[in-house]
Amino acid sequence: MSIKSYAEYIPALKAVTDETRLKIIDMLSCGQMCACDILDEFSISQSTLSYHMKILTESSIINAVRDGAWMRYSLNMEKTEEIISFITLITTEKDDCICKIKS
Amino acid sequence: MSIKSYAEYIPALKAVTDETRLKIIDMLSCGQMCACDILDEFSISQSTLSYHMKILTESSIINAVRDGAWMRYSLNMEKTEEIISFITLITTEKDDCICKIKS
DNA sequence: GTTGCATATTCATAATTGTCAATATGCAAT
DNA sequence: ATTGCATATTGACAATTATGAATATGCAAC
Repeated sequence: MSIKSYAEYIPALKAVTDETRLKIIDMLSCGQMCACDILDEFSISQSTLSYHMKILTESSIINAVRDGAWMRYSLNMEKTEEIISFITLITTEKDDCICKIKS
Repeated sequence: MSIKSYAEYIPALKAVTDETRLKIIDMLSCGQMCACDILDEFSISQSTLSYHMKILTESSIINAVRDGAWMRYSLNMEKTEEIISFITLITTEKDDCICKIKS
């Protein structure tokens, strides 16, 4: 398998380059949480948290479902596994490796 | 095992949020290359490549050794494995998970 | 020591990112 | 329909990032 496109992984990779978002991902690794409970763990403003949740949901790393007034956030394991597979792939020697293809 | 610090992984994670750098990592997955050979694969300026190589080496994702006038770049597998382990860890349920610890 | 090539650094600039205050929207209970 | 709480959006701003041109440095051959 070769890489079709590096670009498609950029949003998800960018999503994990912020300390707050990494902690949020870690917090969601055991199950779902609502925004207000996540906010309790940080000393950031509500709008800042909302911004981070948007980055995480738009990159499909976390799922968001509305439950009345609350939002319930959970990890999208398929996506996180996809990121891990991608990093594993590009850092591993491959039969059809990009470095073996004459350009 | 719990996370000591999310921050220490940020530089390496930021290093993989650029299409050019992802391709460079992929190119190095089969072995070492010098900057000029890497540059041949892109249509970017030499200074821009040098900037990207600096991001990659300073985050320890790639190793750089001088060989006469050339620089020989290679993947630091320990570091890439560390990144993969970290992402795996934060996205996996743990006994001492951050979400189970009352703050 | 000068020339030529490989790579790094500096500088300026445009684009992107993270943050908060203020405001808006969505929903449920009354 | 109003009030209250949960969350999202907007606007402004500071900080960071990616880029190339120009310049500097390192190294080897002559």
